[in-house]
Amino acid sequence: MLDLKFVRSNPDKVLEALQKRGAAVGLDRFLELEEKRRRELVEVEQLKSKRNTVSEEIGRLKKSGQDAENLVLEMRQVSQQIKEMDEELKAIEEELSFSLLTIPNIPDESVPVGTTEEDNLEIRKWGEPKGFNFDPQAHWDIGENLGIIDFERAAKVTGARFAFYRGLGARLERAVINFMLDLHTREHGYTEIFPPFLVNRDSMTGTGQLPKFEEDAFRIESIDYFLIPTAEVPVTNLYRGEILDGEKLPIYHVAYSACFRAEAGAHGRDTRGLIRQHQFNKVELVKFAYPETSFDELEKLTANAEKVLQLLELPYRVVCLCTGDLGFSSAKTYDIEVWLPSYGMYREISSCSNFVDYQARRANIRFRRDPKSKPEFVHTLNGSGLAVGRTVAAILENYQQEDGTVLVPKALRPYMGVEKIGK
RNA sequence: GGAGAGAUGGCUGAGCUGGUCGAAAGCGCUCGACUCGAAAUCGAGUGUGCGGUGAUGAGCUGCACCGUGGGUUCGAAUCCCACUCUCUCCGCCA
Repeated sequence: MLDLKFVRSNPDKVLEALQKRGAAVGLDRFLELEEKRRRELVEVEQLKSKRNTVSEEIGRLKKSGQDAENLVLEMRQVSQQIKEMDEELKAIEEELSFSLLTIPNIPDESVPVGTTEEDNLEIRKWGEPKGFNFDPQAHWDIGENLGIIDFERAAKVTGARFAFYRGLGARLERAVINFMLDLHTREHGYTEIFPPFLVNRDSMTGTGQLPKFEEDAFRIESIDYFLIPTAEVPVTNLYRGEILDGEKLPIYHVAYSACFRAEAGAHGRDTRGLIRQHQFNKVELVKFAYPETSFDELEKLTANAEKVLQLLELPYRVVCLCTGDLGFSSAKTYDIEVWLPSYGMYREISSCSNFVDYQARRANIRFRRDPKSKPEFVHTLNGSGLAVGRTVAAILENYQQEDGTVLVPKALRPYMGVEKIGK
């Protein structure tokens, strides 16, 4: 969330940011409430101050055996009044914090202004989509023909948007996960985390999935836990409510997790294949950084994710999301899009974002530069490194052969033990 | 699942027959003295949040915070209730 004091003293900047995002929200109600809160706070605190001094006086009088009945009666009234005002204040603060939690982050100045993904800015391209001298198949056909992915039985066992992997398909999924984890831990300096796949409401609020996007998540009704939509949630919340030692920054974590998304509002989109599943695997990169270097860290994080595609020799491009396409909590996001022959286009395979202090303020994650200095909010970043299902889809499609088999990318052969996936 | 114990500041740990307790003491940390330097020793300091004032600084000042949320009371770290978590024992299970 944004800083309350910042919103109060810079409503024009906040409104401008909201407008750039295409979020038609006003701030009038918010500012009015904010002022009312301070007014009432001053009043009730004066009463509390009075109660404190008089209560002390009562204590003294009673100790010396004097009568204090008048004061007790008076304070009984005051306490009643305080109670009423506290209740009113609580209601105001609840509404205030709810609206603060529903204001998105302010886009960084370097983010292109735009309304839809059409306005995203292509930053660079890597590799050349190779042509086929035969009709390339979509990955779901390849997977089903080779008997390594089974959507039909998954629909029977669970429902739509689930998959069984089988044999070399299952091994490929596992190989991709291990390859990514090894790369990021050994070459890029990330510490591996294996997180819980269920988190509580506070964690989902800390990273910004709640309160606004509850319908996108799977919730466990009996206990009010949520299936994580990304490892970003447990890993960023790892340090929720903590004050980190400044010397430990920046912290780099990489985590494999399954991810669960309700995909509400995505009916009819990507109904076939691995692109949009209710459950998918992902290797996630998470950073906790000094404010002054967080945008450099974003460049490095994006490069770390790109490295996976380079080693897998899959063509991709990097786009900078425009203000209208930017995620709710993000100040700046690069999407990495991999070439998918069946779509004849680049599809998102990673999203790398700098949230600056937005998540840190929600989750109250701070650091101290020196033992003496005041705590400051860290900057949090994350990015897929990469989405595993989409990577498998890209491998199947880009490495397919005319005879229906699929070559294994060189980087994965040590993990697969075979050079080719055939019948 | 049954029985019991506990949750206090960066840490350890007093307080818990309600009232000078934001909280003893020790450790740690910061600054200073001593030292060529260090250790030891000595001295001083050392929480966070939200308000007011002030320049969105320093300072001064008010309120809140002793797991979380309620309650009793003029007054609660201290009493009562609920919840969460931790530990011990028993049972059960991988």
